[in-house]
Amino acid sequence: MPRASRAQTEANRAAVVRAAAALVRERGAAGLTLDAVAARAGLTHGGFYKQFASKDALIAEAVDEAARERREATAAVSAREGGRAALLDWYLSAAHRDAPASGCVVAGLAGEASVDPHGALGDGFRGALDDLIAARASGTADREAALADVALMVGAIELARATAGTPLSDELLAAARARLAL
Amino acid sequence: MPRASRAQTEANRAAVVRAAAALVRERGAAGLTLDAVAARAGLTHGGFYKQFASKDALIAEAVDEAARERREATAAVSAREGGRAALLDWYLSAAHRDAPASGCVVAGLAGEASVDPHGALGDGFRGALDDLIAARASGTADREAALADVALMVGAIELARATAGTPLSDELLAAARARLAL
DNA sequence: TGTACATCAGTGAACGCGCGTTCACTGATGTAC
DNA sequence: TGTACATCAGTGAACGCGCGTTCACTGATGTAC
Repeated sequence: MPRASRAQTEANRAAVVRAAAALVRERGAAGLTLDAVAARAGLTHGGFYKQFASKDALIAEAVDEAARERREATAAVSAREGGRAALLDWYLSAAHRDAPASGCVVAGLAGEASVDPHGALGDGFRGALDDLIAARASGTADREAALADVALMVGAIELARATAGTPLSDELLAAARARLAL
Repeated sequence: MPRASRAQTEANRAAVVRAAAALVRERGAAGLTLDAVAARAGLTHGGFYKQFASKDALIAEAVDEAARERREATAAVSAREGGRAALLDWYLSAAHRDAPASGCVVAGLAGEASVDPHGALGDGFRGALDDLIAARASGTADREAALADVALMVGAIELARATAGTPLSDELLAAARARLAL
C-alpha cells in the first residue's frame, strides 16, 4: 500500500495520535510501543518517522489529545444541571475504573508523572491536571477544597484500579463518593 | 572478589533487597534495573541469579521489604500521643514528597499497580495498602472515612510529586492537610 | 483534458542499544580427615 | 590443629530479545506541461 493521498495521510496521522491517546492511558508512556500504536491505527510502524520526530513527541501529542477529549466530555457534563455531581458520579464509577483508555488522563498517568516529572508527558500531564482542577472548581470560589477533591478523586480511582476484582475496589470508590457528596 | 563467607552472603542478599526496596519506590518496578540495584548494594549484577529466581521475584521481595520498613516507622509514630496527626503531618510533608525512596510504597507504586494489577508487585502492593488503611483507621471505627483519607493522602502526594517545583505542589499538600485536619 | 514524471506515505526488513539472563572462571570459604 | 580438596559467591563477558529508529523499495498521488 504505497503513497496515500494527502487527506488519507492526515487521517492516518490523526488515527495514530488517537490510538496513542488511548494506549498511553491504558498502559502508560513506558508501556506504550510504537508497534501497538500503529496496529491500533491500522498501520505498520515503519512509516512512523515520516510523521513524528520521536516516540516522545508522539507521547506529548497523545497526552494533549487525551486531555482534549476529556475536556470536551467534561464540559458537556458540567454544563448540565447538577453538572458537578454528575462529573463526580462518572469519575468515581466502576465504568471509569474499568475503561482507563477513554478515561481521565490524569488518573492514568499520575504514577508515571510522579516518578518522572520532567519526562515526555510531564508538561501535558500538568496541563490536564490544571483542567481537572478548573472543572472541579467551576462554580465555587474555594480552590483549596477543589484541590483536595481532585487529589481524592485521582487517588481513589488509582487505588480502585490497583485492587480491581477485590471488594476493596468498590469500597474505595464508594468511600470517595460519600466523602465528596457532603 | 571470589567466594564470600556465609555471613557475608546473607548480608549481601539483604543489601540487595534493601537497595531494591529503595529503587522500586524511586523509579518504579519497570524503571528499576538489576545493574542499578547491584551497584547500590556494592556488587555487580553477574551473581544476581545465585540469590534470586528472577527480577520479578526481587521486585516482590522489595515491595514487601519497603512495606515492612514503612510499617515499623509508622508503628513508632502511631503509638505516640497524637499519633494519627503526626502520621498525617509526615505523610503530606514536602520531605516525604521529595524522598520517595524511603517513603510510602503505596504512594510510589500506585500508578504501576493500577496499570498492571497482576504484575510482580500487585500482591505486595495490596498488602501494603491494607497496612496503610489499618494505620489510618487505628483508633477509629469508621472504615469508610479511613478509605477516603488514604485515597486522598496517596492522590495528594502523587500529584505533588508530579508538580514538584511548581507552587501547585505545595498547595496540593496544604489542601490535603487542611481537609484531613477537620 | 491527457500524458510523463517526480514525489513521498506506507511497507517490511534490518540495525543498535538496553537490559534481563546465562556462563566460564576465580580463589577464598568450608569441610573431611 | 593442620592439610587437601571440594564448594560456590561474586566477577566480567557474552547472549538474546524487545523495541525505538533507520532504510531501501514500491507504486499511487500530485504536478508540470
